[in-house]
Amino acid sequence: MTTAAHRRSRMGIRDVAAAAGVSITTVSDALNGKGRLPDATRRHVREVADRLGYRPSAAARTLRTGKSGLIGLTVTTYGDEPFTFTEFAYFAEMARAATSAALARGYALVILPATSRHDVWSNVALDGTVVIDPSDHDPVVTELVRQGLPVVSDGRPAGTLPVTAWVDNDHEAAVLDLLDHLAAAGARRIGLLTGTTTDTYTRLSTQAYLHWCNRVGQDPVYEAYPAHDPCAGAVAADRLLARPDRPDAVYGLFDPNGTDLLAAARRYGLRVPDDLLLVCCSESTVYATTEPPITTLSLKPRRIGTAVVQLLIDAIEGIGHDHPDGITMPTQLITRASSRGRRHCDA
Amino acid sequence: MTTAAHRRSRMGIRDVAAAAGVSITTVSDALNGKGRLPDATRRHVREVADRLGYRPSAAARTLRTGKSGLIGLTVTTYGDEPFTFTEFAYFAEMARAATSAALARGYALVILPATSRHDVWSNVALDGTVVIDPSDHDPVVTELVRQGLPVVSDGRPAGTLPVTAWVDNDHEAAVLDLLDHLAAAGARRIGLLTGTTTDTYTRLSTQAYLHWCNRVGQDPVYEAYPAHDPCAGAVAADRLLARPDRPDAVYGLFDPNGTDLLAAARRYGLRVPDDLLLVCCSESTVYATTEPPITTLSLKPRRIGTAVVQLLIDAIEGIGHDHPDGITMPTQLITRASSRGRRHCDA
DNA sequence: ATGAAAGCGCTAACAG
DNA sequence: CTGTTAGCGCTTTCAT
Repeated sequence: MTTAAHRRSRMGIRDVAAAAGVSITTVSDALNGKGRLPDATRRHVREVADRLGYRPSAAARTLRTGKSGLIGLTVTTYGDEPFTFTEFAYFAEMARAATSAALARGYALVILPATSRHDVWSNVALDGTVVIDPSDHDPVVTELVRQGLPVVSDGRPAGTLPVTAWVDNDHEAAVLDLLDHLAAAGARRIGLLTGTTTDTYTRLSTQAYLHWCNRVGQDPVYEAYPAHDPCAGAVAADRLLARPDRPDAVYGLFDPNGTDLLAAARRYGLRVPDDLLLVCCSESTVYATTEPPITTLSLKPRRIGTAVVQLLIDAIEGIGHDHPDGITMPTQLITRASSRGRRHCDA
Repeated sequence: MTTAAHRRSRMGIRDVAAAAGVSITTVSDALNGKGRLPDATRRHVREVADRLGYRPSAAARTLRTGKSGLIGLTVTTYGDEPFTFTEFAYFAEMARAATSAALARGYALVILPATSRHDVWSNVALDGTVVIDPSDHDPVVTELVRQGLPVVSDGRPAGTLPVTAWVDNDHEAAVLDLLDHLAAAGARRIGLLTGTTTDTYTRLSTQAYLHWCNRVGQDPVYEAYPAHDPCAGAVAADRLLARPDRPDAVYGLFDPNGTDLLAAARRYGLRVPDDLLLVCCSESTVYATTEPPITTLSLKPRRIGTAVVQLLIDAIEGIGHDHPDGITMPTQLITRASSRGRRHCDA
């Protein structure tokens, strides 16, 4: 009666125990590498389990141990679709690094759009969650924290959002640095292509631009558009170059801005970099082969993804940290022809 | 003693039952919408559960019901990282659509690189799996099928891989159509930029090209390179245009080929489309704003992602199908300036 | 219309 | 060194 697995659905731990002539505890210990049994027993049990094609039930283990090995990856949504269009390359890189990092520590990632119906959220047993760019009073984060789950955000949490930790770039420093770079290349009036959204990235970057303008005594010249709409970006780029106070250098905050600005420049007969210096924030490699190649600011999403996951898993496993709660990662300016000053002439 | 939840970790179903003055069965039924209790009871229980902030345990439910609501999304890997570089845009779009579709039916996606350590695979309770471009005798697929899980692949399975169903484009038709398009635009000798890998997409596309050449009596002109290496693509593009039998039109099978070919054309002083017609297979929008804009073949990854998930969930839920086991989705040729013939002159 | 009780398959105390 | 036992928190018969 103990091994009633007559013709039951799947091979269970009891079947293995029976076949190996040991107790289920021994099977469990042998398979989980608990150090209390002699190698002979362990090998034997493992072999039997293998032969039987036994796979432990993840559900049962999760229920018993309270750990699922699952990490949520919450992505912002605009409209119905998960992920925003303009963040493709960034998101893909970040998610890829996060997936690797999680995997290396035995966890897997579950993609969960922030707007998910609530029942989907509670239908999956999560050990913790990575949140990308949470909004000010993000209900998802609040709920997760209430459940006692660790939450680490990619991007400083706005307001008083109670995340466990966060990872972000030093956006102010990056923008200031980049503007200095453009000025050094001969820019006299630098324009900005920015977003109408209020996320931290857009806000901090724009603020940094305004500070810089203020510091060097330049009038700000910028156009803002809804960043999730790719068409709006092309229009805004055009608008920026059509202004009477047309800038002689432009920084675009979003990935597609480079090609949009290049196209707009062509329409107005502006040569890059001779008449117009160009930089945009992007992770895309297309800018290495445009004509001319365009200087980009990389946010290094791989590092961010890795760091976020490490922080989260550390929190899950109760590993303490010296960092207070947020860490800042460097950005990288990849200088190409579009921002080389008039006196430079190398490719 | 029945409601021993003195100061226990989380609100359980028993706590709700106690607080509502009913049995746990009633709570379960009320929350899951079983139709056997009067509305009054149901409302009352729901309200109490809400007030207590009760969240059912996904792990327990999964153990009991055998369904986790989790679908694996297996991505091919080159090297250590999940996803291949050249497939970014395709993968991102496809994954996004798959995520939406799954969500709409109450499922979530788990990202699982095909090379995962085995223990990660068996640590997560999956109801089924989507596999992207499985290789010939993919061990992961074999194992999953052995476990009795439904597996649907994006891309025809090579060999005799026993997937439950598959979704794919009609690559042969797409390539033939595209080559006809180029010929109609005035191409006399069409070249191909292809891959050295043996996946179905590359194989079928290349075959179709060879067939077409054979049919129209053109000598094949192609260069193959390892598609996962972005640098190799640029080199191969250059090689193709450097040949003595230089083609006057080129089709590139991989996403970055368009910019690479454009750059190579510039190096050789070839004007596009006047001296060289260009088409590449890509989901990227950058080709709408390059100079000139480049014609692309879209594989419509959204549709594929959606279809794959629908098929999988249907299989999970035991919904029968008329389709035998594979379905073919159309592609779309997005015609732009790079492939407009000499006699056309609109933008 | 509701409740009691039996597990789902595993891990972790606790005995031997 | 190994086995017995008690649950993890639900859903689901079956009984009332």
